Amino acid sequence: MSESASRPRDFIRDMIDADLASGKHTGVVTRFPPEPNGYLHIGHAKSICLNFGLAEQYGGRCNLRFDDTNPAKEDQEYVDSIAADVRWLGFDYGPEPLFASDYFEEMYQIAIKLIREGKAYVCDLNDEEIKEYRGSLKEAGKHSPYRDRSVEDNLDLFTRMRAGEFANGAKVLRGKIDMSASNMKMRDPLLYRIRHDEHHRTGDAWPIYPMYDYAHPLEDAIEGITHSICTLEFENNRELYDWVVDNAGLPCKPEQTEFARLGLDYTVMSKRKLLQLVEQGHVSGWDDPRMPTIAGMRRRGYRPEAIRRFCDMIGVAKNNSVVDIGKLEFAVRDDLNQIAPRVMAVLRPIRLVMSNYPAGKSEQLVAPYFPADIGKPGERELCFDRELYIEADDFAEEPEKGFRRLAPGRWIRLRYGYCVRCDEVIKDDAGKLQEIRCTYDPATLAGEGPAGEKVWGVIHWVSARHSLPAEVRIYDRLFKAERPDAGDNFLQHINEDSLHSRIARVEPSLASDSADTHFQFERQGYFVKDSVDSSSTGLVFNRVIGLRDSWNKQSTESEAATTPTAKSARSATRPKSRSKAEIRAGARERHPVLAERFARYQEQGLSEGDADLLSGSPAWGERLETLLGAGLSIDVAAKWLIHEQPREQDEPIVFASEPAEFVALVQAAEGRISTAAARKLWAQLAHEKGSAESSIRDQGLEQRSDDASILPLVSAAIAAHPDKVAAYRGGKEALLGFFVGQVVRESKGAANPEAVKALLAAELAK
RNA sequence: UCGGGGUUCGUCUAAAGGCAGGACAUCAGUUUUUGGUACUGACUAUAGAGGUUCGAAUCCUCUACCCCGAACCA
Repeated sequence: MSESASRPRDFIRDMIDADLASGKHTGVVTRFPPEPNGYLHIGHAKSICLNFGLAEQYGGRCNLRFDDTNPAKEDQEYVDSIAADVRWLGFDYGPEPLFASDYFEEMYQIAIKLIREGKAYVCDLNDEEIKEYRGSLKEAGKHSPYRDRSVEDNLDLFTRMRAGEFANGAKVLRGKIDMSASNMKMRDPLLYRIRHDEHHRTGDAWPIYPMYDYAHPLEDAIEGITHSICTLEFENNRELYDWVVDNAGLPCKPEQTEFARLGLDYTVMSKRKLLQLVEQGHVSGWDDPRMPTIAGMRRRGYRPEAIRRFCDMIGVAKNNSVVDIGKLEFAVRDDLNQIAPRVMAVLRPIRLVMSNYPAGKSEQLVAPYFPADIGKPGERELCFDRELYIEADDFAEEPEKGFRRLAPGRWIRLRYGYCVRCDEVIKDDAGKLQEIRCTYDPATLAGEGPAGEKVWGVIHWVSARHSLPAEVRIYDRLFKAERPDAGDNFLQHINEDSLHSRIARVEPSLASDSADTHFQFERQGYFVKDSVDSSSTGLVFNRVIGLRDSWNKQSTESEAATTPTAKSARSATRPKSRSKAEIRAGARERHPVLAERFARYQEQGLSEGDADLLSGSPAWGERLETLLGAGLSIDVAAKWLIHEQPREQDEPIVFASEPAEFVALVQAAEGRISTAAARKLWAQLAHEKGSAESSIRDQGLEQRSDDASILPLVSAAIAAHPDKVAAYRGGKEALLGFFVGQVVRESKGAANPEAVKALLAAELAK
């Protein structure tokens, strides 16, 4: 709890801090509740890092709980893969994960309790009828004809549902809440449905299964969850969540908080779309290295450290956001840079022969695994002999400007080896480059270049005779469009060219290194052996991610045109709901008293806007009249009311203190006390009975504006921040506000900010 | 009878009513036997309009735009 400085801050952690500080909670218990109906993806990783991270940070606990309440979709395969992925990411959920299905009996008993209390009923409407009775976004629903069944009948029917007497869909259990609620979730929600399905854990023990909105809050309450964190699309469900928690009769009262799910550009994230990619064969499986799944990223070679770092970098908030994929790539490179031994591999080999190097000779050169700036130990031997392979891209017969590699007549250094000069190129009949002939300089191994010659660059190489062939798979992004799911068919944006496989030549040491070593192929990128296809007889490497490349960049730019974010048909046709102004106008139409006020307030000098607000509902006008009656002028009363009066649901709360106190306060604000203090005091007096005069006295609000009493504070503030003083004098005038704030705070609000400002400006100018 | 959320550099994200900060990206430069790394610098933002205030990203009003909600899915 004390390492907060290095921890990411966000609104959820702020909330938990407040809950702990207020004593609302003494500890933190969270949960990650996947439904076992698909593989985990990077979006889940954000949630996992949040929930488990919170538990770690606050010394609490995070449960991995499978929300397995729909037997038709769920499967043990998914349970296993999800549990493995969470472990792999590095989080501890204890010896075994938890299952919602373990609470089925308890949930059933709570349903019986709800029925006994008249809060739930069995409904015989079929699905179309239920939908019809539910009404629409703009119209209230109507009561089910079965809503008023007796408790006895409900109990009997529900017991028989549980006993398996009824067919799928014949009956449901519904909460009896409010068919006219503006939140559709509250219109007598379904609690249980009949499903004669084999469940992956409970088998055929249950013919009825609880719905998410009923089951989830109970699962949380049963497990003693304090903070139930989910994504934004569940905001509408929160009211029902609270209803279930309040009526369950369980001691624990968890609360739901929503945050924005992760969006990543150039990828899709929904389970449905991912499943489609797998089933239609656009990828080789859930663990295809191009997939945004945890399994895919693992196989691709991303490490859990990188994924967690990425999750820390993106933060947690409520904005709908789409993160730049480059941020993930940065996290992956940054992680691998620290740990990947450097080796050499030639991806597109071209033969280089050193004419002056003896034919039978071979040297063992020693090369370190890490560059000096990484500073890690380790080295291996390299075979250097007459014939080598170098990268085809590292040679140009006619080099363009800025090309710092091999070309006819130029010297370059072979990494960890000698410098060579290109003397001639050998081509076949078709004019295709076959071989590069060079001269090597035996004096250049230690570090010196050839005497008097410019060395154009350093390139990597392998021995032609001693190097090994290896398949190398280069991945590009799966989609060409920045927002593949913006339109109606994400598949049209698939990048058909997202996988390149070729046979490379690698240094022999790679054959014997362990299967999960991440390498950097120098000047190329990071690579790891493919966990499925690589073997000692056939090496297969995946490119995890390329190195940053400021030379080749322009040629690898992907499709520039971003698909315009097609407005969903839904939101385009969605009618506007009434604004607050329209609601107020409507109120005036219905109530002549309000209309009369609207006219009168304007006659008395209020602006139309202020008059509108104060005549928009009865309560506003009543507060205003009260203040007027106590002797305030209408413009002053309106100003304070509109800006300072505390509200609940947009309605002003009832004055707790006598109207005369507000008048006294307003008078004091003429100069005796600061505006800021007056504003706080107004809220205070509105909330609880009090006296303006004694509050001013007790809280020491009396304002001081004489130079003599504020000069010491001003001088102290100036002395305490020499750097800011310098910046201010250097032209950063916004700092004046900073100093005013310092002085005012130091005086506990008593120093008159205007006087402070003037004095400060004078002192700072000296 | 519609309701619930949201809008700060290109992107993500910070700022008890008082310094608009950080990261990624981009562009320069330094170092470099990786066109890597590291380091330095530059760049660019409070959706719009009014108001309250000594002072507004933050409070009030209006407007605009985006997301979610009418599954016996979660």
